[in-house]
Amino acid sequence: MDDWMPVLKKTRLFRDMSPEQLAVLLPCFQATVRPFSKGDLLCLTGQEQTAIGLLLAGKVMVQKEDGTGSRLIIGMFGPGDLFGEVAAFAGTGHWPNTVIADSAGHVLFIPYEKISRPCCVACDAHQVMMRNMLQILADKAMIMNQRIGFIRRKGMREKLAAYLFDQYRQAGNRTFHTPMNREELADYLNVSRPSMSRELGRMKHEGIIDYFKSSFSVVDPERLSTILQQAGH
Amino acid sequence: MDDWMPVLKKTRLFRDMSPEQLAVLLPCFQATVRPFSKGDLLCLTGQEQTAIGLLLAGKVMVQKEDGTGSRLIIGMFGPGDLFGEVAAFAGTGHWPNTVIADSAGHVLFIPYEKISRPCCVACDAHQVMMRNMLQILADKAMIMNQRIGFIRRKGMREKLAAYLFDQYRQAGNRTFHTPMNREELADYLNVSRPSMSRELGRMKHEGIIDYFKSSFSVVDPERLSTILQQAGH
DNA sequence: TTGAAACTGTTGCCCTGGCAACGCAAATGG
DNA sequence: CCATTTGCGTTGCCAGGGCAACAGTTTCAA
Repeated sequence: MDDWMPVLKKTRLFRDMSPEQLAVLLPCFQATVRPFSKGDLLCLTGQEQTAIGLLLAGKVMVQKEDGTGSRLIIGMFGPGDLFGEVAAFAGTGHWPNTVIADSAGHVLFIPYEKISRPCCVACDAHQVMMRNMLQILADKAMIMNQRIGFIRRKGMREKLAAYLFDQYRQAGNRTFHTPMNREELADYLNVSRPSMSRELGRMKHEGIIDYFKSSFSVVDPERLSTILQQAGH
Repeated sequence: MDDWMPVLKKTRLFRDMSPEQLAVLLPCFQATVRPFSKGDLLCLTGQEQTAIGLLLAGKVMVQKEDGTGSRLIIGMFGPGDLFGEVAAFAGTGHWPNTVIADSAGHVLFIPYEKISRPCCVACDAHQVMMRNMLQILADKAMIMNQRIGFIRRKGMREKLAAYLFDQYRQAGNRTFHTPMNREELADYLNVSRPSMSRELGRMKHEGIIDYFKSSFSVVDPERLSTILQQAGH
């Protein structure tokens, strides 16, 4: 467990916490480290949930499925990220989404019971953690809110523009790089891959964007944002 | 302010709090009560946000707009509900959604600065409140998650089935009643009103559901859930 | 090296659902 | 009590995008 201290110290959940505080807090959780390899299912929609996951190393993909086999990708998480905490604190006893490993790695499962109740020994540290958790939850809700902003867009072009502009803003650079391949990006935007490819091609041809594989570049930010503002018609 | 004590006591934010605790906590907030009448804008997307809203009386509608004039209805809130707390705790300094009054009422605006920092006098009460806030935020995120589940559905029929089945389950009764009219329901599901009407008509004709105005009734729950499970094709 | 599998681009067909436009009934208000 | 507005249903038209199917490329393993 001590091996992971460098990672844990940088985690949002343990921000503003001294190494000493962390050292007394951690054993309290009785958390377990689980290694995983690519393709492993870390949790499955609907299954009973008793712990929340803290990703120590590797990448995972959070997705939502319906009976039909089609999926919606919620997001990709990396080291330090938390998953399952929303459902845990909302009190539904089961995982809301499926988490699947996108690479090998390690995840720390912290029993919800241990993390939710005021800790026995280090109550001040627990206090800080709860404050951090508050912000994490708020952020998650905001991300969901933005997500809705993407999915709800009517036209393919608008969805793409919304996504690309967001990435562009976030990267602070005209050229950026998506962690998803085409199929995944399509599932992220809730569209079909061929239709997305078609529109991407059009936008490239019109000189609005350029791309090669998973490297994208916004050629004409002006026009991109125009699409978003005067969407319809 | 004392007039509102009965409402405040029942609020989720102040749950598990004694009237005495509430009495010392409230003055700390320096909150202001604002009356409103139907159609008033309580806050507007993008505007600066310094407070969170606690609805004391009346109904409001939370919605998201884009440039094109089309809107997406996030939800309808009633007495005791909180709005704006997600953005506040996420630290974006502006309102993420627009809140518009659906009837006359009163709202309590609590400055975010006052509510986020540990209170000067009644720290134990503040503790309890933060715990409540944690749960409220988690619930909001869960609701967003469900919302995504609706919007993402591809077919009109599936969207309607998802919504109706959810309402049916929530009401625990085959007959229930929506707080929205057709136009609003369409904006809630992110579809056009005529298309929705068309599909509603079909489903009524097929004997799956029945409705009159805003009163709906699930005739054949079996078939309704079938639509959801074996969606595609 | 070579085969297989994964990833991406491309094209055509067809259906769903958006949109505009209209008719009707109920509600609202002066 | 009548006029205006609001809410709901209906219809026809048309384009956007889902789907299937195929082709070219890269990756990977045997």
